[in-house]
Amino acid sequence: MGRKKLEIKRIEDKCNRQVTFSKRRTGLLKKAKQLSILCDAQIGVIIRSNRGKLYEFSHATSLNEVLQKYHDVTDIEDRETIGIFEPKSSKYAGKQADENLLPRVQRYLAELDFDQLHVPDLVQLEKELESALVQTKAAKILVNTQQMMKPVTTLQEKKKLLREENELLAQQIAAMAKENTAAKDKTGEAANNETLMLLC
Amino acid sequence: MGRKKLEIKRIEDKCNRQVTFSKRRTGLLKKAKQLSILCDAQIGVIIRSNRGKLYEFSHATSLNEVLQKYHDVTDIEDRETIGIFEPKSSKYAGKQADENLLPRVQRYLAELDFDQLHVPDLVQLEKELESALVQTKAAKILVNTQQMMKPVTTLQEKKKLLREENELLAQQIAAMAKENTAAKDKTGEAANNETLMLLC
DNA sequence: AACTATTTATAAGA
DNA sequence: TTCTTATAAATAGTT
Repeated sequence: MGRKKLEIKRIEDKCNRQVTFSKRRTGLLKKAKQLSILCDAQIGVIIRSNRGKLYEFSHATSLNEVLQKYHDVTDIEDRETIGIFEPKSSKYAGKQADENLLPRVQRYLAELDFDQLHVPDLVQLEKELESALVQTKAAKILVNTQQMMKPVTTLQEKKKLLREENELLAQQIAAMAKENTAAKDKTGEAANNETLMLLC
Repeated sequence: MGRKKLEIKRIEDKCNRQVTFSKRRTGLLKKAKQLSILCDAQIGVIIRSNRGKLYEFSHATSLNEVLQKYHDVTDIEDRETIGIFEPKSSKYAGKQADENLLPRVQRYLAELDFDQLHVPDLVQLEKELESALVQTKAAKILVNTQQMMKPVTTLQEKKKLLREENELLAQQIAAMAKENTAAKDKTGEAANNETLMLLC
């Protein structure tokens, strides 16, 4: 679909890859939207760049409307009760996950076949997955609650909000994985095992 | 992209809609795959036809398997979140999970020598964790939306819903605080401070 | 960010 | 459904 036929394999040139990512991401989300409208289908798309940025599409365009209604019928008292969980995201605005480890290692992994991982790896993976899911759930509750409590006036605002929350969540997970790595390297123990169980 | 320009609005003719759905669904999944390969991006796509049939793409081919195992050891609520991945013919379908997997995993972890886990393992782990997050979020988008779309009938119901979410969240935070303490004791580090702050 | 030559996706027809 | 084909759309390389 361009000047030349492009082979479907990882684009090695970083700059070119970034440009292509931007173009095709836009295209994919557009296609998703069209399909959901044309065919009345429910579609969720989530894209994560190799640098951790998140983009998503959901067919639920009227979600905002629903949330607004939700807000309107909820009384002040409840709003205040739940308000205590509201995060002050400005505090963490500057924080970034480690930019060295992940990209460096991801390349290494490109060669690895997931099927060749052994049981201990899978078990560990599963453990982490559990933890991640719990975190996701917690964050999800936060996001949902926040959205329900706040009058979200425009679609733009809502999108921005979602994006911010997504980034927070991504950072959280990255930090967690990193921390686990560090803990294991240093102590030779699974520092968080017990607590992970508690969480799940 | 065809004999005529097609307006992007719901196709009323049922037959035509079905054909278009089939074609565009294929196209969308193909695009998703290409993007994930070309740009080394993590992508999750979930499509649900208006008749409930599911189609999906994930850059992580074996993620389904992991999620299905996870399904076996997880509570109802989580199952509902992830449940859309459950194929009826799964090799895990018949498994009576809880009695098997979780205890086995726990035992395994207790015996694991974490000093022998090397960087590739941990990195793979980290990558899959991110995959899981992406896919889970995609699923979440679908599930949440569906739940949001249900008319919430009474004010009482709404309050109840919010309170339940609140309690869940409080539990999560309490658990995380506990985890934080435990991690500190073992490693001599403030392991989770960042994460905890993010949640609170 | 635009441009445009090509490739790719696909709407309609068979 | 599946294939064919004319046409619309996406996009690779360029500026």
